[in-house]
Amino acid sequence: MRASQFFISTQKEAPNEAELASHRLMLRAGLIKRIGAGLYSWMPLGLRVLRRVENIVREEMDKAGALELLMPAVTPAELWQETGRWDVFGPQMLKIKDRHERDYCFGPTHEEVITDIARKEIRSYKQLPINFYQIQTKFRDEIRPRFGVMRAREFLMKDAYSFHTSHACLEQTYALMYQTYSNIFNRLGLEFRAVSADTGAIGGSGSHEFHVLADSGEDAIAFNPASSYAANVEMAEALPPTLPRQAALEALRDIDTPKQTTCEDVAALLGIALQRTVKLIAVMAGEKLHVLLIRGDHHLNEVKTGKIEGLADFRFASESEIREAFNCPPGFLGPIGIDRSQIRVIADRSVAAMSDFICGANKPKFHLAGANWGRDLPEPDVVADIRNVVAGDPCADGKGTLEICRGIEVGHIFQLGNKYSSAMNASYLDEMGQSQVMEMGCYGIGVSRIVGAAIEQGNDERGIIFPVAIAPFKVAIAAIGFDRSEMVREAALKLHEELEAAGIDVLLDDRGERPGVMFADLELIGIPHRITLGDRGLKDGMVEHQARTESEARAIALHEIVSFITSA
RNA sequence: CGGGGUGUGGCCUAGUCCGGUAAGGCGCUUCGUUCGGGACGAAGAGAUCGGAGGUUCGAAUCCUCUCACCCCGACCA
Repeated sequence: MRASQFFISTQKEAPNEAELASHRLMLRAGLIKRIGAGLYSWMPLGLRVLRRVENIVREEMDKAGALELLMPAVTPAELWQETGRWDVFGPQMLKIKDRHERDYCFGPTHEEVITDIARKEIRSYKQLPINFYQIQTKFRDEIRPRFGVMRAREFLMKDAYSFHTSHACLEQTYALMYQTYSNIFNRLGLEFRAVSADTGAIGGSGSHEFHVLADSGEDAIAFNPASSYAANVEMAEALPPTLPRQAALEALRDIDTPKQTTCEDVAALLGIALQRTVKLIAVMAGEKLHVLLIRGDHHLNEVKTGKIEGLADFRFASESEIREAFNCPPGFLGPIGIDRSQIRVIADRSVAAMSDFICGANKPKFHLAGANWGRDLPEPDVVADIRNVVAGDPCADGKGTLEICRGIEVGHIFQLGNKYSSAMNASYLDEMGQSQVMEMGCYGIGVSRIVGAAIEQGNDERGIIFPVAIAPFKVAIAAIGFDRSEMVREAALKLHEELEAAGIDVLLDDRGERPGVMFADLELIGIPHRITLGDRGLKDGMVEHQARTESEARAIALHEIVSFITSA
């Protein structure tokens, strides 16, 4: 490809709208153009990257025996009403009416559509298992689209759905997809991690997320460097403390905390570790107020909390509800002296093992120190794991301690079971001629998000550093003086031809720009290899090779450069 | 949805408080000089200042309404 016949629109300054590195770089490099909130055009250069990702995903899915199909982006309401998701999905679903006032939505996902296909097409166990996938544009009306293509409203997704006669068979395909996903992200050249995940709103049992590791990631991942354990922090278990509760040493006493309404403030006032404080979180569930206790330095885990009996639909208590129950404003609440016949106390495992702790006194401007279970208040009604793990916690697999890193979720695989197949009556006849409901799995990859994630993982002050597998071009030829040097022009055109003949994606910068402009552009758009041709080197038969990942260029003989690149 | 902010040639911004008829840089076009790290000079093109209404002799600037976009929050005492 010759740059003069391509479309490159780089900018020195990024538009103000972008904050995140990948977003700014995608705009500056001219990969995408924003057309509305969470809506982007993929420019020719960006589309090349998107297509590379898409093709790798497609090849690996095909290799795993999945069958590509394409479902409509716009789908009728009736299907969604069958499973109840027309209402459950809420405002995230973009609903559309046609000219006959019939309801449709722009598909945010396609479980219903594929299940409809399966129930109509699959009648016999002999047709199972089967795994269908598509690479299709989705629309989710996010509350707040941000980070460019990473959280766009319209995005490209690969979604696969498998159908089975048994759970064991589903598990086999699930394992195959797990392996396929690992292969895909390895081929993409990304540093990633598969983590155990909560199934969330989609339902089902087993689930793993695939995260590209990046500090700017929206998700926190707990992993064990000493083992293969990795889990979304929402899932990672916080083990009970190994040491038993110490005996009480201190007397219970009031402390003046005129302005200290948080654990941090109280700990700072007393000059003690935050770990010795306990915070109280009041929640409402089943018309009653419940009290959650976690250590001052910990964070509540809402997913875990929701799994406690009676708290499935909990919400945080309002200030007026708190004042009514405690006769005390928020900021000074504690578990001592509350009516335990009315209020259930749920303590995190770490809190249950504490002694001589600090907590609110249930009267304004006071906290209590030297609090002890059994002596100053009854033991907790429930002891459970309700906090997020933190770095340094022992790993649930018993092999060392956890670390926390951040990731960008780019893939998610689920064992759905029969949630959709039974709701939509997707059944088949088994060997005995009996009707059976299919087991389902589903497997998603955020294709467009991967482009952003890859840039988030690979960039420097000069611009994007693409992995070779998804770079828009593998090699760029910077021909210095293309417009005025016969020698450069001839060598550049010949090299361009040879590289193309060798099957290498090459961009010949024949714009005749000054070298600084060419270099800056080629670095910004992240092309892995640059070959610089100029009169200066050519008169000695030499060219210059510059890898995007390295700081120094090296001189290479012109006649060796093609084999150098093909073996790179 | 709550809070904050911004809309001025393709991009980044000044001008807004204190009203006087749109400015600078980048980019673009043409010519010349230059040519291995975002060149220099000259000459140009390009904006009814997000939109609507109002105040005024006069509005980018003041008032009202509206639209769009961005940021923060919607996680905790």
